[in-house]
Amino acid sequence: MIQNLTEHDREHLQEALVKSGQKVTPQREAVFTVLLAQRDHPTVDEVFNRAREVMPGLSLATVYNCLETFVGCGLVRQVNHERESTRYCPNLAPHAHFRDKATGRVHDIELPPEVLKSLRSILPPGFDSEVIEISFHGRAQSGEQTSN
Amino acid sequence: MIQNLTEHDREHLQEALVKSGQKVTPQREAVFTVLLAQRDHPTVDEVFNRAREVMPGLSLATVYNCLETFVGCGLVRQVNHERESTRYCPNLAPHAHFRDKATGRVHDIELPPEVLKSLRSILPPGFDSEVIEISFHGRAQSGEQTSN
DNA sequence: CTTGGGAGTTAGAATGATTCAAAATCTCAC
DNA sequence: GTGAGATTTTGAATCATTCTAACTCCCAAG
Ligand SMILES: [Mn+2]
Ligand SMILES: [Mn+2]
Ligand SMILES: [Zn+2]
Ligand SMILES: [Zn+2]
Repeated sequence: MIQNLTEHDREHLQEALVKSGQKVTPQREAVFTVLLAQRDHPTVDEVFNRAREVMPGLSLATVYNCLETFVGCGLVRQVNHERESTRYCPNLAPHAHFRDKATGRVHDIELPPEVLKSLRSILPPGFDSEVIEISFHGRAQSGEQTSN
Repeated sequence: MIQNLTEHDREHLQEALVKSGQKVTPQREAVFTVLLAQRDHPTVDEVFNRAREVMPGLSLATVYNCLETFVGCGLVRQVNHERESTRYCPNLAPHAHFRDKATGRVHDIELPPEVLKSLRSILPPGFDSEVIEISFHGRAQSGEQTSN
């Protein structure tokens, strides 16, 4: 179920790590592979369990470390909903998140530039935002899928 | 520093509680008063410390209970940013939150209906959202104040 | 080759916000 | 005034995350 990284993805990983002075390690490859394999916004524990299948000695602390590293070098985003466990998302395009009340699943929602712009426009002068997080909570007809 | 509730606010509290089959208690009044007195999105601990000044025997668990009750009957909103402590907001108008990176303070940002509409419009068919949360993170020129 | 240092990994302990459980107190309808 | 149910209180439990310290890897300098 867990494919290897494509050449492109491996380069993406290497470039981001090296650019921030860090090394490509087997653990980081495994964790990154898990994130790309199934883009369902897994929690740390889910990443841990999936990655362990392919690298049995991997530790939970390392998964935390890898994910923190990836966030730090811009390879993935953290996704939080209320106080639930943090989830991770490798989709770097601007997008919002929809959490399905029934299943708990998180879907990516594409965010068109003009909507993003209208959002930025509500900030009064003097407010300068680097990050905007948008999250929906509700019901999705089962079978609904976004394109990620 | 902690004013009593206005007649209007007291009625607002009573109405919301009674409507959902719950009672007005001194603890609930104290906690609600604290929330209205200073609309700075306090954490549970901040509410606890402020409310204790006026009701020394109040317990932390009760503050958690009161706030949960208020959220349940729609008197206040929870505000979460990443994994920080939950904050509470009695502003019931549709609004977004701006967290100032420098001070940690959270500001209300008015959300015009047309922007809200454009946001809802990005949901693909089949997605039905009950709650939308929007939060900005960045810098606010010191002294900037929103109108809440 | 050795060796030493830095980065990364690991197991396990610590943290801290929140929740839970059980006993005590209050309230209100009867 | 009584009793049932709601609320409050204290202290313990939970659990995601962070921290600590020991261990492993890797490489570059000697
Ligand atoms: Mn790429
Ligand atoms: Mn009102
Ligand atoms: Zn996403
Ligand atoms: Zn607010």
